[in-house]
Amino acid sequence: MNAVERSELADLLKALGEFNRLSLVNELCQCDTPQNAMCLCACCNVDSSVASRHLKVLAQEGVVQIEKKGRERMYSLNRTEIAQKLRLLADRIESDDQHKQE
Amino acid sequence: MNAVERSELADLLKALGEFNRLSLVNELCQCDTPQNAMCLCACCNVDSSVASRHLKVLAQEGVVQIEKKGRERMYSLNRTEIAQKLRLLADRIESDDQHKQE
DNA sequence: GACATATTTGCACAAATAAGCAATTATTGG
DNA sequence: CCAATAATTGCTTATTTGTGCAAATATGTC
Repeated sequence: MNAVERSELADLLKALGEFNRLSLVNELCQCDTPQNAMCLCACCNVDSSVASRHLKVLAQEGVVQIEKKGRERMYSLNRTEIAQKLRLLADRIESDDQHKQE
Repeated sequence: MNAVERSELADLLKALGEFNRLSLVNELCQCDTPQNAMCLCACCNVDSSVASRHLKVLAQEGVVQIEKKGRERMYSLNRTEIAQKLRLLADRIESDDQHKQE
């Protein structure tokens, strides 16, 4: 893993590694339809501006997808993409392939 | 995922979500034997005190294991444990099981 | 015991981060 | 056009975080 990859991965993990943001992700996990920010800020008990900023961070890291719908923004998880990145890291951490010995 | 689980998972992801800490983890990934802090601080080009603190964070989150050996502390990854937690999150994010519909 | 090496801790500082409120923008519907 | 709703942005504040230096601690070696 080179420095750029590490930096990008660290950014993703940092985005997920904040309680309220992870709560938003968890909420979206349980929804099969996109949710608007109002709904999401309810699940965290935070001001809408706070939810807005957290969702922006999640969007920047590709965790969520935004779909404009009237005056609302509908958010949904990029499930497969994020799951894949997490699994890739898990594989890297677990595998002994890199030092081929034993 | 309840609040406690979310909080703990967020702490783990936060521990991994910092460039130098992820670099330490990456370094340990490639080692099949435990490494001391000197070796690890070299890979990040940071002061030993900085490496010490980062390793402490990683240890607190169960990412690394410490083994005292003389005046050194030998660090190694808790590979399977961390990989498992990451995969669990990946599964949660990806799976539609939670809303059983479709 | 004196000295070298490995690690941790205290301290200070700068930068990043999360939060809430108020104001602003965008869009819908009467 | 006006009012209501959704979301974002500017601002401020408090807290956390990462960093490096210097000092302290721990341990092995001569």
